[in-house]
Amino acid sequence: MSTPATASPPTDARAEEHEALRVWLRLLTCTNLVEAQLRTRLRTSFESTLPRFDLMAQLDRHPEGLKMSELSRLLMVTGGNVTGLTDKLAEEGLVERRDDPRDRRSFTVMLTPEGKRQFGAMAHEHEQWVVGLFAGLDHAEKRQMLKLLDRLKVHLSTISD
Amino acid sequence: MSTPATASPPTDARAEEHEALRVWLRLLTCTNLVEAQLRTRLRTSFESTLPRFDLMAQLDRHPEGLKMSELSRLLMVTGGNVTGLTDKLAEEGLVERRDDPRDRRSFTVMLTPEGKRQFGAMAHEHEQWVVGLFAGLDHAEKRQMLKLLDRLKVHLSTISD
DNA sequence: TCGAATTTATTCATGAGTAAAGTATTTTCA
DNA sequence: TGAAAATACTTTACTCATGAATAAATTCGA
Repeated sequence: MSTPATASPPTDARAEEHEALRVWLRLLTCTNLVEAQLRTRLRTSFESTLPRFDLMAQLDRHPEGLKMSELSRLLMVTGGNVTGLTDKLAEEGLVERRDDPRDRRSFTVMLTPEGKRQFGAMAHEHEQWVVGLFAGLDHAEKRQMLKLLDRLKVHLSTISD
Repeated sequence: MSTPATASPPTDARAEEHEALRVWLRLLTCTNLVEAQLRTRLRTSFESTLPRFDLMAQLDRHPEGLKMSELSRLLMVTGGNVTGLTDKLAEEGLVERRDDPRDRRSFTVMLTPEGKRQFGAMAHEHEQWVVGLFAGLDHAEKRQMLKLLDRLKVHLSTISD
């Protein structure tokens, strides 16, 4: 009610704060809803999970294979995590650890033929799911959203160092 | 380059798919970056975590207390998860389980005075952090983002049932 | 070339999430 | 009334993530 006598901010700082918070909560809600859908569908359709899908996606994109450290960096998760995921995928015969002749500390991980086949099927479905989940936005809106998210991402990158 | 001779879709379906996927990946990246920042700051500044903060935020918003099932619904996590979080917060004297005289199966969970005090301090800082993290968008852009996310959320709700 | 520092991957402890099964208490209704 | 269904929460077993500690191989500098 009482406008402070101090001249400084042109906009109501409290309202601004509230707005940032509202955007953040919506962002979080939408992400969680989409993720939940993808997780559920991946599980019911393929008996798989998002982390496994993401790991296989990276291997699919790099047919020459990747080192554990590279997977860790690309997936933005810790090495221990990659070890566990890779162990299970290897048990199931979907990926393969192949010795690196140049460096006995490391090896390259790659999809097996069966892994390739299975990932191909999942990726195709996955893309259709995402299209459906974002069908609430038309072409222009998706472009707008992309632009705004890009700006946000750039700003966030300046913060994270 | 080559426009298909088929008359039907006004836009290239393959490009559309790619666009939905791009929006989704940006959305995910931004959410993860913001979450990582908030997690880190909550831990270093308050020795706490996001799930704990979220649970306490719901209790702060509902001073009359909430049932476990209500917390589960509001936080969009399973009951077992809420049990674990509540157990720890109760051990630390930040929340309290109070018997419901009307239904001995359930009880209401509420913040203790110490919990209120501690949450108040965290919430204040948290809001400043969010404002800073979203400072890459100006007022109009935040409003635009909010509008787009609302549309998306509505669409997603029709899917989840 | 030897030893120190770095890199690569694994293991372990911990925290947070899920699904499914279990327990206890109410509610419903034939 | 009392057996079946529904509800509220916990427990258990599992997945996935982190960070710290470890082990092994490589690299680099003196």
